[in-house]
Order: sequence, then C-alpha cells, then structure tokens
Amino acid sequence: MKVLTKKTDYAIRALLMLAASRESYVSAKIMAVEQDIPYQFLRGVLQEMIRHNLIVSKEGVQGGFKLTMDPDEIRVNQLIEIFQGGVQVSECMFRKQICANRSRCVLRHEIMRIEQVVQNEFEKVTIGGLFRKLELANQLKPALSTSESVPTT
Amino acid sequence: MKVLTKKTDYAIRALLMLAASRESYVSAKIMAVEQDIPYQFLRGVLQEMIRHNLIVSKEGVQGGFKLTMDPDEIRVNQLIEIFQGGVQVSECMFRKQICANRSRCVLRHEIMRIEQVVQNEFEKVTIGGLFRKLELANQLKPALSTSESVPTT
DNA sequence: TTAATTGATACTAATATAGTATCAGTTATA
DNA sequence: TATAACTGATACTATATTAGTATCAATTAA
Ligand code: FES
Ligand code: FES
Repeated sequence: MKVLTKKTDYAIRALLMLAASRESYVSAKIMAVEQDIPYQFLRGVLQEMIRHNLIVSKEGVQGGFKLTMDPDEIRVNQLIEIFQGGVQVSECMFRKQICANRSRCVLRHEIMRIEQVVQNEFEKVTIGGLFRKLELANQLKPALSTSESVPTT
Repeated sequence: MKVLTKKTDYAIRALLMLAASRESYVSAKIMAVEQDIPYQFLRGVLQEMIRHNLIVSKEGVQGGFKLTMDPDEIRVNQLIEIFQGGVQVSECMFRKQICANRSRCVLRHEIMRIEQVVQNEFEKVTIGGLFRKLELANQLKPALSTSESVPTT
C-alpha cells in the first residue's frame, strides 16, 4: 500500500521544477515531458495547486506556472492533505460494544498517536529541503533546466 | 486516505476476541456478530491468518479459531504486512533525469526513512497491548464474552 | 493572425477494496 | 447415525479510489 498517490508524487515533482526556476514561468508541457508525467493529468494537479494558492499561472504564449511562496514553506504534509485528504490511520475501529464511549477509548488514542507521528514526519519535509538535497545529489549538474520539448497529447 | 484497510481492521478485532478467550475456540459466526463484521468476509480474513500461522482452527460443531501464540507476539505491523503488503510510502519518485543513480538518491533515503518510522510505530503495537488497554477501558466489564448468536448470511 | 499556452469540465480505464455466494468436508451430540 | 454447527476452498459481484484522456473556450506573445 502506497502512502503517496500519483497526484502527490507529481505535485512534488512539479513543485521541484518550479523551485528550480523561481523567476520564470514553466509550462505544464515542459514539466510533463521532463518528469514524464501524463500532460492532462499534470494540468489537473497544477490547477488544484492554484486553487490552494501554492502556485500562480500565466495564460498564453510563454505562459506557465510559478511558485507563490518560498519553497521552504511548502510542506509535503500539505500536499498530502490536498490530494489525499490527509492520512487517516483508520476510522473508529471498535464501534459496537467494545468502545461504548469513544471519547475515552484508549485504542482510539493509540491510533491517533500514530496518525500524528506520520503527519509530523511529512511536515518536516519541505519542497525547499528536497530541492537542496536534489541539487546535492546531482552535484551541481542542473537536471531541472528547461529544455526543447516534444508534443504530448 | 486510510492506512489500515478493513481486512486489517477486522483481523485486529478478531484477534482481540481470540485473545479474550485463550482456552476455547471461538467461531467465525460469533466474532462476526459481536464485532459486526460481514461473516464471509471475516472467514476469508481468518483463513489468511491460518495460512500465516497466527491462528488455528477446529472444524465441525463447537469448532472455531484459537491463537497459536501469545497475543504480545502479534504485532499490528505483521497484520499490515499480510493484508496490505506493507506500507510503502511511494515508489521511486524521480526516475528519469533527476535520479540517475538510485542508490545514492537522497530523496529516496528521505522517503525510506519515513517508511521506517511508520513501520516502527506499528511494530510497537501488539494485540496483547491493545487487549490490555481495552480491558482497562472497559473497567473489567467483559465486552468480549461469547454470547447467544443470531444467524448471519 | 496564429500558435502556445491555461481554464474548465466531462469522460473512461485500471486497480484496489469490500463484500457475497456456494458447495464440499468435518465433528459433536441428540 | 443423522443432523446441524462448523471450517476449507474458491469463484464471483459491487463499490470506491486512483489514474489517465479528451475537448473546447479563452488568453497572449510574437
Ligand atoms: S476505536 Fe473507536 S471508540 Fe474505540
Ligand atoms: S526518488 Fe527514485 S532514485 Fe531518487
């Protein structure tokens, strides 16, 4: 079972590309080609991020997308929230007899504790942080540069 | 997004019932009724647990299921493994250009670290531990006792 | 003017999860 | 020893989620 879905995955990758070119707009096409993401699918993801004010767009020729904030302020946690409705360990597990009083239920506490641990971990991970690690990984080799493109459906 | 699926959920509940009556066999029917789990679905879950040697069964009248080991040795982690194929944060996220060399990829390390954190948390949770907390929650009120039953399809 | 772009939206496909149905075999017990 | 209460095995359907596609209108740089 995967904790991150494709949408979150693609969102992170797109954001990393945008983090790599803070000043200029990057088109969906370029991102789709560079990151090997289905074009229209990516567009949906980008629009969702616009709605959540993570990025802005510019229409027309030379248009594209741009971050609205510092990459360090974008947390993977938030992306999971947007694209997956958060991480919920489980719904109430012992409805019936066992947990007559939900509010006092110890199991529930246990489960919510883990939920919190997971969330905290993803809260630590920012686009900025990932981006710096990436740069390090690529040893100054600019893999995120925009390049000449090939049409995508 | 839910981390625990119904199968894992039901497995935990069934195991808690078995933990409550270590000596005698408990039938699928009783567990289904008591825990409000679809009968045939639960049976599938139970058979899966037999295959993994967590429980044994006895056929025929007065038959049912019984734990093979101490409840403290059964970890939720293992159930997740059995019923959900483990928790995988994501598959390799940056295949193409970005991560030419997977083995050195820092992002991958980050992701695997979180995967480990999640797994460690669930490894801490045992059926025995949950059972004791349950007993506490119910203040000696034996909610898990076997009772007269109603037919289930 | 036109080609490169996003906005909006409606659709299909693939996969995973959840649940149902059925029949054969075993066994306590009346 | 017949029968009802059980499990074993397996095949099936239904529902939800995730992933992906298609289309058309509006915008804009060149
Ligand atoms: S797990 Fe839901 S109230 Fe206890
Ligand atoms: S995330 Fe897969 S190699 Fe880096």
